[in-house]
Amino acid sequence: MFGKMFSKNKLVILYGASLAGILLFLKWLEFRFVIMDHAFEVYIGVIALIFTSLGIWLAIKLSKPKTETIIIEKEIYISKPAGDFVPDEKLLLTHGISKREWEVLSLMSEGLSNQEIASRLYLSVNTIKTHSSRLFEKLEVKRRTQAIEKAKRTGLLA
Amino acid sequence: MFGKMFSKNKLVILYGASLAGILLFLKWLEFRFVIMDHAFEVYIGVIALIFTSLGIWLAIKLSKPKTETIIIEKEIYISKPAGDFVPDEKLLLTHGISKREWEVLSLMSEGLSNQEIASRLYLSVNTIKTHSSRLFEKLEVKRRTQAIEKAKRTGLLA
DNA sequence: ATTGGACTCATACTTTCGGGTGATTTTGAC
DNA sequence: GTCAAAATCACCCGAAAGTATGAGTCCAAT
Repeated sequence: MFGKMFSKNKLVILYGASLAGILLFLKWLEFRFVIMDHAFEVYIGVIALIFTSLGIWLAIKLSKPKTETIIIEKEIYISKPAGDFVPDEKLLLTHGISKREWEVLSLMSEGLSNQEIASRLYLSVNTIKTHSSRLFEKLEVKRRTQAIEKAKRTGLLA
Repeated sequence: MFGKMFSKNKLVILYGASLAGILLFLKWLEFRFVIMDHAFEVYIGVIALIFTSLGIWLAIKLSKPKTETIIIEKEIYISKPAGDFVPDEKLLLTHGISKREWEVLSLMSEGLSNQEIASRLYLSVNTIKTHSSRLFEKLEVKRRTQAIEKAKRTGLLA
């Protein structure tokens, strides 16, 4: 705040000083040369140019920069604290679901396709299909989405 | 583009015109009055002031507005509140998800097929496909299972 | 009055899913 | 060692899901 004020005062002082300096220069010119008829227009022109540029310079220096604030919202998802959800052995048994089948179910619930699950588990897609088929039978559902829904509802998945 | 160029040319013309005009005015003054000894300094001062303000005006008109860009990264933590079936309007807005799309998403998460969703909402299967497609785009996912997963993780669904 | 978004539906096409069937190999229990 | 369950994989086929594109209606904001 004070820095800026000082800066502005400084500019005003500079402005005054340069004005005085130029006047002196002109006075000196008056002594040295006779003002010729057509030199006067040139004279005015030079002064005009000088002060125009001075004005431009002042304006640039004094103008406040417009501040544009851009807020970028960065989404951060909170990962579930239950990182490794251990399958409840008893729950698995009640449905007769095997470990491998539960693994497939788990990856299914993460939104992976059969192909992706196969790659993840180093198996063939056909195997995943077999597992998922049996899984659906045991869960008495017809689709993977239903399987996920039922699994979560019954506590089979987190 | 051409508008701006024209504007600048116009300013230059105005500038030259005013300069010429002032010179004429001074010539006229020369005829009317004898230039007094001390009037000269005042004279110069007036010219200086006029052209300084002209310069300032020019600078303001011609200079691109200074923009100072401040980028603030705001981190938004998204957790999923337990309970409410009601879609959080704000959350929907952040992804640009429409009400209808959310309905489809909701029924999806219950394990319904597109046909079942269509029947439930008295719509055509194609419409459901359109909604789900747009939904997947907005959620940046490729499958319904992923959509469900992301929706639950981000609190879009209970 | 025009524009734009949301919603609706359609057609055509590709990909994935799921069912059905059968087969081989591991593995653990008896 | 035998035997059953689990796990692995294959092929086919129909159904469902998803993509791409276009288009018509409605409604609200300009």
